[in-house]
Amino acid sequence: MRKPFRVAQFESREEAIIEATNRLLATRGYELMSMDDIAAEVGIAKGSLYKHFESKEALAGAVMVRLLRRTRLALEAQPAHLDARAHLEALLRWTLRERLAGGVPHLPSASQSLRDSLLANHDYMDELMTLSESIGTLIQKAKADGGLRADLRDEFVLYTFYARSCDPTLDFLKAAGSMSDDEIVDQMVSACFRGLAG
Amino acid sequence: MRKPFRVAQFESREEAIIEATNRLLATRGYELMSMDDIAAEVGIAKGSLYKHFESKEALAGAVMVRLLRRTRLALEAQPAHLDARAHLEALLRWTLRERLAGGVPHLPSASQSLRDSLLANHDYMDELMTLSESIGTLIQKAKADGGLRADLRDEFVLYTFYARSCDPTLDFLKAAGSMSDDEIVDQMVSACFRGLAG
DNA sequence: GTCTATACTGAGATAGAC
DNA sequence: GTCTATCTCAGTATAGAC
Repeated sequence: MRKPFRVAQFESREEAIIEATNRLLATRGYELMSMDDIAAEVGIAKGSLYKHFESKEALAGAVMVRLLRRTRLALEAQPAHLDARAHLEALLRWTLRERLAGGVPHLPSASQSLRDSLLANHDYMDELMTLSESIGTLIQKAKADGGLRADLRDEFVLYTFYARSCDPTLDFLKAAGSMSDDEIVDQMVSACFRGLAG
Repeated sequence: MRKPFRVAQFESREEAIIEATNRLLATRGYELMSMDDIAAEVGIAKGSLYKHFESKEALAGAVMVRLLRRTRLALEAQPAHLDARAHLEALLRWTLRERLAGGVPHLPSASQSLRDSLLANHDYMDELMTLSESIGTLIQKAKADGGLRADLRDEFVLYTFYARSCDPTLDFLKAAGSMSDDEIVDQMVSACFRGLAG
């Protein structure tokens, strides 16, 4: 049975809200994005936002959940024949390309209250755990077959991986404008895995 | 001729304000630090802050100038016999240790208005240029003598270096608590120069 | 110059009509 | 459910007494 028209419309509006918030988070970041901005971007009244999401933090959480889900799907869609290290490299490439394309929300450290609300957000934490476990497994495999250095702690590698995904170097280079997108991605991935040393 | 007592007192209060702001920036970050917080930390009235600094942004700028100056002095104080690459490594170590000690302000991307005000702040830009030139020279030297990869662009290396100085990986690992400070610094420096790959 | 008190603004959230 | 209008509150900045 098809969804009633009314319900479908409600859901599509909700999707539009998330999409608009995603755009604003990607350009301005959390603090500089106001609920007024979102409402204007979607083309609805500010008060209506609160019928869909109970707070600005909840809205940002929904956007982050979507990002984590897309990341997980991107990982699952990778060719099965790759070895663990190649999976990690490809995932990092995917993330950096997404950022260069401009679609990734930008919550580097953001506010404390936002972090707290994310920690309390079950959907978010579930997605984060799932993704972290997948990546953690890849890290262990890659270490076992010599693709990654065994002397680095697993958690160090995991956090480093996340940090490279939101590395401001990409934004600086993009803003400077003297390197092509491909070159930026290549150098960042290369520097991450092979280092800066000669 | 000695400074008049009154002037000395004024300057020491100003130093106290900068010091307090530094602490607050290091713990809460720019957005979450209010002028009320600063006044309370120093133990003076909020209005009095504006006799010393014309705005919150100017105050943050003064703190950043002090940080850049200290960084430059740390670089200049390094033993002269080091080669270029060792200088870079030592500087990164110094920065990470400072952050672990808790004294470094934390303006990852911060607000747009703050960035604009920093760009318009001559003292800040001067210090930043001076430091960037010193580091740039080291990068070129290190490339020339084989200490750094020659296939990476100078600007890429410079930005990467700055990015590693405020890498959130350090905060994650510190918060997780499972690695000692020394181990955190060692792995971060090692990963920066030698990479993650096995 | 420092204090207390306050004006002004922006932004998150809510109320009530339709 | 959506709209308009409004509340509330925090935070920057300023005024005026001392």
